[in-house]
Amino acid sequence: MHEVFDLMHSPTFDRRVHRVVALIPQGRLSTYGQVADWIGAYGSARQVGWALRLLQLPSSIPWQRVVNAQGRISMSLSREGSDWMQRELLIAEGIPVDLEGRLPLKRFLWSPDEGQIAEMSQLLRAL
DNA sequence: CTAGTGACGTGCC
DNA sequence: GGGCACGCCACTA
Repeated sequence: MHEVFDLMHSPTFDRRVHRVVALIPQGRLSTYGQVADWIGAYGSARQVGWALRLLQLPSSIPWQRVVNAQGRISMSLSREGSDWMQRELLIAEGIPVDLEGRLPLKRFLWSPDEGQIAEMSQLLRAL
């Protein structure tokens, strides 16, 4: 649909990302692509990563619960340590992460139920 | 305008 | 599973 294009260029894109990420339960995980889907921006996984990068750390938003679809924390020097911080935060939540950033995604992957889907659209409409 | 660069995802080998 | 090519899209030089 063409509306997706509008959302990707929306100045509220970042806030939308932050709002829905805030709904991911403690001890559970989601992926960049999944978050993009939630805000109606299918195909914009990269921009979700960009939006999370804008957060000032530490943040009350559980950014650490978003990992890539390969079941790994995206490790990169450009993150200047936030990748390792993410690893520590997830381990603290009870999710095992090895030194390569690999984690059991399928076991902890979270998907919103009907009510939470509704909550998301409600919350996005307010933007 | 073009080219390079990512906190990405999927498909193929 | 690992590695790679491609498609993706905003941002920056």
